[in-house]
Amino acid sequence: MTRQEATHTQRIPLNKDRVLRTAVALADATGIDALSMRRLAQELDVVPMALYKHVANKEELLDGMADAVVGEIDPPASGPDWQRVVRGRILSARRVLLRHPWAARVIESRTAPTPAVLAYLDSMAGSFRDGGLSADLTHHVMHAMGSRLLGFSQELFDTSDPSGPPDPALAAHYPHIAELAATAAHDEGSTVGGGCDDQFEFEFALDLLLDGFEGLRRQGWTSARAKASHRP
Amino acid sequence: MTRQEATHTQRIPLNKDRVLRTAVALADATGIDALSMRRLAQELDVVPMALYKHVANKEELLDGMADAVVGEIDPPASGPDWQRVVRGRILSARRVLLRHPWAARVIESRTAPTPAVLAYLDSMAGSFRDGGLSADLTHHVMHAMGSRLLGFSQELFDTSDPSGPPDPALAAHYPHIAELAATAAHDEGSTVGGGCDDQFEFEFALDLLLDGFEGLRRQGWTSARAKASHRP
DNA sequence: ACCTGAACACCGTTCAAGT
DNA sequence: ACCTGAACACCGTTCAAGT
Repeated sequence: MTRQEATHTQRIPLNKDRVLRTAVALADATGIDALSMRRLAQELDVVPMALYKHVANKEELLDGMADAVVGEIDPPASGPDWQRVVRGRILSARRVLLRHPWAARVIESRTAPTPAVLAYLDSMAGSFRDGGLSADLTHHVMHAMGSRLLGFSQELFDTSDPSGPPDPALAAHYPHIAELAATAAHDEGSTVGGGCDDQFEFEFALDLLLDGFEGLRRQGWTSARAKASHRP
Repeated sequence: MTRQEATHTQRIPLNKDRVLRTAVALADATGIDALSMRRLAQELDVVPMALYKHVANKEELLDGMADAVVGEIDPPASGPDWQRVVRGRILSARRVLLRHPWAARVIESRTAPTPAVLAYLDSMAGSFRDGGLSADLTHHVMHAMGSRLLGFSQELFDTSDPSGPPDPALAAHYPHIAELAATAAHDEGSTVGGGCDDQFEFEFALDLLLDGFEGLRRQGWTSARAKASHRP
């Protein structure tokens, strides 16, 4: 009996939710580049054109996948400490996006923010406002959380698998990177095979920014004042 | 006379550099999605297979394009104030990536960092080291500059063209975003048509992080100490 | 030895013919 | 009215036939 026949016997009616869930699972398993309408249809034991009853086109499929993933992020906890609330939410988002490595790129490729992304950002802004940050400061803070300062933001140096010994030619050409790699190698605190402790690095950046935000809040920061005294 | 004939009369021999420069120009003009090997060959008045003499495949073409763009970033200035040096370099990188809106996505999609990206990161790390940051602190700082805290990093709310009045339904569903949008609209400091002052937002995040780094440097920060006293 | 047309194995999507 | 096979206009890349 072929696989096709086997699945046919237990055929579930197609709906948008099942299309999206299967697409997410397929992208998790095979990567986003291998996700095609035809391949997805095959996975659902359906003729390719059947998908177009539930999504207008592939862009709408990707919109739906982005929303499905963002919907997995925990809602914000409540509590008096806004830094703690925001911190927990951000770390939840990080866990979700580590589960779906293709998702960040898909979300960033949407031309307009999707509803779940808007909801996520909205409640994030709400957490800052509840913490006593002014609307103005919250605005800047939200931008700061979304910016990529180097211009691109590949989570740098994918040293998770430093296959083989460090390349001596690389060390000669890029001495500072070699030095940083050396500090990472010494520092085998919590990771298994050497390389960087990505979780630590993430929290380092997060806490630095959150502390910076809190400092500004305490000063009663307003953008007019900051702009006036801005560096030339 | 067809365009093809016209170009044929002044045919320049194909080489890798010309392939890459044309590919960058084509991506600038038509977007990265419209860049295909076939379309690029047509632009160069060449049969598609001719490209494969100069790049092994499309991935290598994208590698070369990424490197060409990163190579446009100004070298670091020298000077006693490391914050000023780093700030200037980052703003140069920002200008470059604004000129090539497709480039950030292409750089992030490379599976291994390309030589120009490594050189850029290496000299950036060098600027921190020259400024007196320890190798260990420099390591964390480099990660912080490359991290995307929200999980994704679409430069948020593309409010550059808020076509039409704010959507009242949106305001009802996403009250905090609506509030932020309102503060942006009032604050027409330097942008023309309303919306966010993206340059200000970028520098806000940059300066906040740089000030945070400097604070840690002054404290003689070491990761061992920070890890020991880390929040639970 | 070099170059290149045709071909292959894919895409996303349209459309007309089938039920 | 709904469903779907064939077709269209693309891809990146292989390969064999041409010079």
